[in-house]
Amino acid sequence: MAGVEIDAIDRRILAILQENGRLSNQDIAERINLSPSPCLRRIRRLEESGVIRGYVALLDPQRLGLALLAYVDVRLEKRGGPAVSVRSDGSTSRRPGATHAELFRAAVQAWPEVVACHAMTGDMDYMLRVHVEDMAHFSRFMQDQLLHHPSVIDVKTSFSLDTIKETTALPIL
Amino acid sequence: MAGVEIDAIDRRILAILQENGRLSNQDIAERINLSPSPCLRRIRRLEESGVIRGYVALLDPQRLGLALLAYVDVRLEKRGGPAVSVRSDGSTSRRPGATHAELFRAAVQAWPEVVACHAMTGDMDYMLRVHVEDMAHFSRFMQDQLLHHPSVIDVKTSFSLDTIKETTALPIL
DNA sequence: CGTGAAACATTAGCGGC
DNA sequence: GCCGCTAATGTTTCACG
Repeated sequence: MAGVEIDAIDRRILAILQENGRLSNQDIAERINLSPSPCLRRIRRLEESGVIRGYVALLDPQRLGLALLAYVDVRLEKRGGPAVSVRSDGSTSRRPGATHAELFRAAVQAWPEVVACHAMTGDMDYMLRVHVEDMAHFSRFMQDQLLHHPSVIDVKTSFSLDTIKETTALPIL
Repeated sequence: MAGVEIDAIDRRILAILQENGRLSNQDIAERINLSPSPCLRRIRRLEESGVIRGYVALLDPQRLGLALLAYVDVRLEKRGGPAVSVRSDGSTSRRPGATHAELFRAAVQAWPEVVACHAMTGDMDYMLRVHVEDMAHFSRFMQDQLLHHPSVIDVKTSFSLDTIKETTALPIL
């Protein structure tokens, strides 16, 4: 699972594919001076081993009306579970296996505006990357979703004024 | 340049392509109940208008030895230019058109560890997303590159403990 | 928008280093 | 083991109805 050997040729293939994921196997083979068959075998191996997680089209948020990009730091309640079950005798108990962190993570998966979420070091627990149309949309997201979530106790938002660099290409060479 | 009409069919094509950028035109046409030719024409229009910025392979940082992901907030010097030219008569002057911001942005483009950089609202000026192998690599990047840059006057780093969500797919439906 | 045919790409099998 | 050839299959692409 972890130990997949990646040699210099593999790295060159990866460097090419993470810049242009639609190049034909023939083109790639030509650029690395290899014939198509071993090149394809290497690509398939990299795909199956999970080094290549997938192929995607990158879209332009501006042209799709997503003019606002926000990074939101979130702090969660840590003690106890948010939803308590009430037993038939009237006593309450924490649902086992439903911590604040777990519920928050599940919510994050379900919010399409949130395109990334990391647990972070520092005084805030999570950082969210949020794509929305405009401030009205952002405001709705905050009121109805994020601040409405029972586990969230504090948030701190910064907006992107300008994107200086934005690449999915990892530094692998 | 901005006003490209995108109808419901275009959006469905985009939704498919931003999940799997290697689907054949035939497959996409089938999924949206269209024949291959008009489907391909729409895709080409979306590519040429810049709605589709490109196609890439996404790689797994862990399996490539990039175990550490950091977000670094940066504050820049704002008054004056960093490099002063000395005239032949011995007087000094700012190089015109070489502000701190411009030099910093150029440096960011040249650092492969920095995969994203935004100008941000708030008390810090820029936020960087940095992929490195380990803490030793990060330390070298900070000492030799970021803190060494003449325009940088303050930095604040947070590390990713866990990635809860990470998608390039924008919320377009 | 759909059809069809030419050009091109992918992929499996097999032999050689 | 890894490479490269060939041949069959599938895909893209364009002119035209």
